Amino acid sequence: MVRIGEIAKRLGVSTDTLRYYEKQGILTSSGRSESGYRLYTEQDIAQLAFVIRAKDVGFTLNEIKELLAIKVDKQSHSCEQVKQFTSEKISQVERKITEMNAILNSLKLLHKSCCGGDEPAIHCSILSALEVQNDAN
Amino acid sequence: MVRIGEIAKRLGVSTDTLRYYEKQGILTSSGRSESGYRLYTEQDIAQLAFVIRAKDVGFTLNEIKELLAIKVDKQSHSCEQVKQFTSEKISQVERKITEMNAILNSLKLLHKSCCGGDEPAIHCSILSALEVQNDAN
DNA sequence: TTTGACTTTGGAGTTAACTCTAAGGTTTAT
DNA sequence: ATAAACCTTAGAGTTAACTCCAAAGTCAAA
Repeated sequence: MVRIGEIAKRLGVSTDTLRYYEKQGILTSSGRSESGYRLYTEQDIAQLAFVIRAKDVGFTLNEIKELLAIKVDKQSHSCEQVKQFTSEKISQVERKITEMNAILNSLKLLHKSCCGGDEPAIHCSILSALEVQNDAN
Repeated sequence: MVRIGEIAKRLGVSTDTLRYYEKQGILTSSGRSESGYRLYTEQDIAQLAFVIRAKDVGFTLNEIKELLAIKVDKQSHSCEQVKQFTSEKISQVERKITEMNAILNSLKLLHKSCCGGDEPAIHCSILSALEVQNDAN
């Protein structure tokens, strides 16, 4: 059980951010010390790592909250609902990866064809790199 | 040359957003009509498509501006600088793709092992799916 | 035992990226 | 020729996700 400053430092976020995440229901500390200090477990740290990773790749906190909320408690979610929801998220992530790769290709093309090649530096902008890509279709 | 409403509709953004992008130097219309209406070319549309894609995968408008600004005009940027900058962006995108794939794996594991399999629904949350992944390391 | 580094809360302030409003000019369809 | 659907600007308002602040309690080291 570590205190808020420790987990913040380990994962490179501010203590303010952690308290904010608690308010938003994204990450609640596992307990409190006698004096009221928040105490976090390794589990909490794993969860925070997931949150940060998901945020990095463009999920909003609300989407992350939905991901974290996936649980099958008979009352609220059926297995079918969970399957359905994760399927949707999987396609969404796959779509993002495709888009990422498109951007990566543009950048690589730019990096390769711009400056220093045999041909003159015609393709020295993302835009002309994009044009070349379009031409290739 | 199409007007602002047309390009907005085609790419699914609002006209307000387009005017905002112009203010921010992200996308300026290629010209104006007699009466002062913004007029956009197919080029502009391609550029907007790039902007939207980059935004979707988590680039900020400022980062996108930097990407769009890559140009080798002798005064301002040397070829070396451009190469350097694009290299950095390439690693950044590659890192993001790696993180995306990690998230994708969590989701797939969750989808596969949760509910409906032979084993009971133990892994019915992202968090337990993450734990399994960690165990696998 | 007191200094300094940590923590608490509530609430205000900030930034990016829109989004909306008002007051007006332009174009197109009837 | 006039209504409906478009466009203009300037500027105010909104939302998400922090970030900062004040006033106070806690804890470890010198």
